[in-house]
Amino acid sequence: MSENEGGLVAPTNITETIERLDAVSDDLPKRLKQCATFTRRHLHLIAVSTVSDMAAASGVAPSAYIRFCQAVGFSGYSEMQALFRAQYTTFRPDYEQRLAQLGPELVRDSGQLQAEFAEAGHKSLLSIGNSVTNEGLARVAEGLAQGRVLHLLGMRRAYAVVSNMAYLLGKMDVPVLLHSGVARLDVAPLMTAEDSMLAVTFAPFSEEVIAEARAAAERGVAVYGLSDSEACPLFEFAREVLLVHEHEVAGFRALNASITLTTALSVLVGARRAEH
Amino acid sequence: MSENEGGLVAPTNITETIERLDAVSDDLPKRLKQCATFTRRHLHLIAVSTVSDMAAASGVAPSAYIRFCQAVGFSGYSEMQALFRAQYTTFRPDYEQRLAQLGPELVRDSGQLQAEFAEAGHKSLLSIGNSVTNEGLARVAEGLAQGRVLHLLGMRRAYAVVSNMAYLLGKMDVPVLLHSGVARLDVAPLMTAEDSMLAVTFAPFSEEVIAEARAAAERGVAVYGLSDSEACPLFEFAREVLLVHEHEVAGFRALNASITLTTALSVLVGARRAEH
DNA sequence: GCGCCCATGGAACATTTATTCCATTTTACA
DNA sequence: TGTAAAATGGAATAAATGTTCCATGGGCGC
Repeated sequence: MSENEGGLVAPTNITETIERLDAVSDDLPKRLKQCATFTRRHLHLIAVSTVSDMAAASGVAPSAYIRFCQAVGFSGYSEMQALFRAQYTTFRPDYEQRLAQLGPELVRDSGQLQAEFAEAGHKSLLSIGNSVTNEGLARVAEGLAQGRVLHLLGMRRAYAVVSNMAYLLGKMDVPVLLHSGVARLDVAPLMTAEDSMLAVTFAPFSEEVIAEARAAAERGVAVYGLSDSEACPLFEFAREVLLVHEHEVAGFRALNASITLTTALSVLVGARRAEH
Repeated sequence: MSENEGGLVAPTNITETIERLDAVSDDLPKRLKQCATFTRRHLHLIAVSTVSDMAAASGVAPSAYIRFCQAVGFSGYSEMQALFRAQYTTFRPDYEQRLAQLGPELVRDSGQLQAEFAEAGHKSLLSIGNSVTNEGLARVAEGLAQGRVLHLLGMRRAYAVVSNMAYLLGKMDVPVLLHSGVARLDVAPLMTAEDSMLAVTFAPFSEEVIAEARAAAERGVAVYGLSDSEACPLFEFAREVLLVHEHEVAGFRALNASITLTTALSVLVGARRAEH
């Protein structure tokens, strides 16, 4: 255990492992260098793979991979894997502890807060399937893709959602106009009956977004909506409104469902534009 | 293999697993419910833990944990673990191959695409727990909260992330400055050594963001980072860089992990500012 | 309060995974 | 081109991990 390969001592953390990898890989025989190259680029696989997996992926025999681990300073594969698994498990927040402090102490324990938001995220993602139908999503994508220019409208919490869409659609060469409202421009003249619009607003609904979307609808723009409540005024005039539900943590909501749904929507619109 | 516990069939992906978990956990005996509760909140541990680990963490005997796996529909622990390990290894299929399968049929079926993004979202959320440590997150929150003004920097794909943070922090009365780059202003004069900054950039890294963050660091601003790659230049000068991994669908990534982590981070910063 | 059924934990068993050993091949150098 | 040393792959062995079985105990209905 203490002696392997010239008294080399085992790395004690990931950083050291990477450094060691870089240090030794140059003067390693062919097969072991293959291991080093692959491993360096796929460090994250170690924690979840068997030696055979890593060996096969590196294109060498399992025994060779173990020799590689030893050349790096470990006693074998198990020791190296333990190091990579430790980072996942050492900060395992105790379970009873979590339940005890459901309250405002939540914000003291950063790991726990993070875990709560991840949990809320999972729930939000699950809820998309319950509130958005296949056909509804397809109709919205089709309708938005028909427009000459696609107008994106959203403020406050919804702004991140539409700006993300603007980025994605722009990358796919879809003509988009992100209504930022920055300079309070009157954008009405920019919209024609050939255009389409996606308006995003969450409760409590933004007056400006509703007003601008309504004005657009009155000009003949094909207006679609995204919201988190059936009470949303967009239902009054939009051709279709998609609903999502974001679960909250301590009164705050992340945007998992909205971002995920609109990312999928963007890809669908981009694909349809490409076809036409 | 085909028959276990009332003809239950094994979940085939993470989404299904979560749903099944929620569905069955109510009418599970005491010990198995412990497993369900713990597992539901620590899904990311499955890939890197043994049955004994999970059993111990849940407070039950290994055999009980296996019965739990079977109650959920798997043949045993191994099958369940394989599902969670697959998420790390399925995207091994080479790069070129992935580009080829830009799935024309994927984009036709809107429901399918939506489901794919939801599944990728679940995986991304799980990976936060694996790449961000409790302490790292706490240090970044503390560092950012110390600043007189909090500067937020991010473009392209990262812009939605920082604009969401700007909204959340603003709501909590934290003085933030969102560097939009809109007017190509020279923002350097606005930054002092009492300030803090969060720079967000994903591969391939934005030159402007790196340059501006570096300039800020040189002026003495406490610069922290968020990225998706260990090769990120922010590591060269930032005090600490958080890493997330967003799983992709047909070459596109939603922002689940980034949005969730930064939402938690915003709440932490807000809470710390309120204390001071 | 009695007996039955189900849940539980530990021990035995089976399987998978890691490691070592050795025969064979390759490489380096004279 | 011959020889020694190093590297390699596969087979044998050791260790660990997963799964099943069964005796025990506790809860619930009768």
